[in-house]
Amino acid sequence: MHMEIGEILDNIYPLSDLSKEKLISHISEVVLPKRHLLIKNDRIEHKLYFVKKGIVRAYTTKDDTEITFWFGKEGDTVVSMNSYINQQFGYENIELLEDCTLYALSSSRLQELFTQDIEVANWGRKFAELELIKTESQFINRQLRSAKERYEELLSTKPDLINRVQVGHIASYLGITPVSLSRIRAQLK
Amino acid sequence: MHMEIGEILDNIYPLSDLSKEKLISHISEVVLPKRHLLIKNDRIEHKLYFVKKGIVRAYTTKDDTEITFWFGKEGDTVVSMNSYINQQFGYENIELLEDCTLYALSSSRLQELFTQDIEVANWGRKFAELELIKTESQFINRQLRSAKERYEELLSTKPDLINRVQVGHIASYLGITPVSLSRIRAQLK
DNA sequence: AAGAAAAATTTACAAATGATAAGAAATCAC
DNA sequence: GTGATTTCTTATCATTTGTAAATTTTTCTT
Repeated sequence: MHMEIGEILDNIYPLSDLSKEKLISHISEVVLPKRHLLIKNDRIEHKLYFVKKGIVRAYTTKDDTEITFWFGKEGDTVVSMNSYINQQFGYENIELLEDCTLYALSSSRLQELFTQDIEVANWGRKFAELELIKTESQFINRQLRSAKERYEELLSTKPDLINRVQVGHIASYLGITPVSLSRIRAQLK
Repeated sequence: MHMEIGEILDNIYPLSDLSKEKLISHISEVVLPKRHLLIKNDRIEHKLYFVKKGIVRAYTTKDDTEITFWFGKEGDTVVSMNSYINQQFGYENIELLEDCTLYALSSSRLQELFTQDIEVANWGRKFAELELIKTESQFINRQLRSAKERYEELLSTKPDLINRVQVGHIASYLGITPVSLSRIRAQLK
């Protein structure tokens, strides 16, 4: 299972053929292996990526522990938000959890298009809006539910994620330790 | 202390006089009292607001407790994100914590301008991007730090907030109970 | 200014989660 | 396929945070 770039772009905000072509002409395909560190938090990232095939995670480090706060799979957009938005170092590292095929787009090319093409500008708006809604509901969900409830919800809404990603990453995504998640999983048996 | 609408708009994304005028021509000023419920989660909100003067909070309810997840003060934009982005019921209630003066803008007028004026489209993009960065770092901060650290950080970065808002709201914003926050405050004396 | 109402604090106890360590299971590398 | 490495689970104990109730403090109303 994989996703074509045209479909990925349209799912964010439907574009005319012309504007879509403008975007796609600046996009190239890259294949990278599992464990590759695509984005590092100590440098400015000059590209955006779209996942054609595979799954990735974004994490920050606190002391020696890694905290995963986002997963991206087929159809998702992979960006270092602080690089993309503020042209500053990001807080996130992004690691490939499977061999991946990605579409890559130069951030500065995209910025140019924002000022030239109103459809692309609205595509960029919609992209940020959709990410915002997702982040905000994830944040509220965190506040509203216990770790156990959050895990059960993840089980029912994203069962594929649980299968493709190792438990430790799921745990930190849920905001708990792997030990704690093991307890929860044992309870549910 | 209060903020003029032109400055608020420019702080998000600098606009030409022409585009700024297009926006401002659709904006009107409203004065509303403390405790007024500006936005309710059981209806679609058709306006955006900008805070000229005052402070507000967004909250959701879990069983009988209210969970505050956002504060907005002078210069901030007040929107029901799910209404604004998806034209659906929001998850948030927004309550005025002081007598407020707000600038109101029709959401549908803004949507029209997005398709007509590329500057406004980019203004809308930047607005969503800035909110996204804020929400994302708030989310990561939650995962990274203990309640005590989060309170200390709030004390040093937003001391005015602590003074203007009652402790119970601060507690739920930090993701803890008022009792827990009292303990932390007692420790810091 | 006085009384009422709401909010904040304190205390005692319960529940959830974290830390550490040891063993079992799964995965990786050759 | 086998041994080595990593990940997951289980158990124990410590810490943090929650819940409930009583008390103090602050704010609101008249």
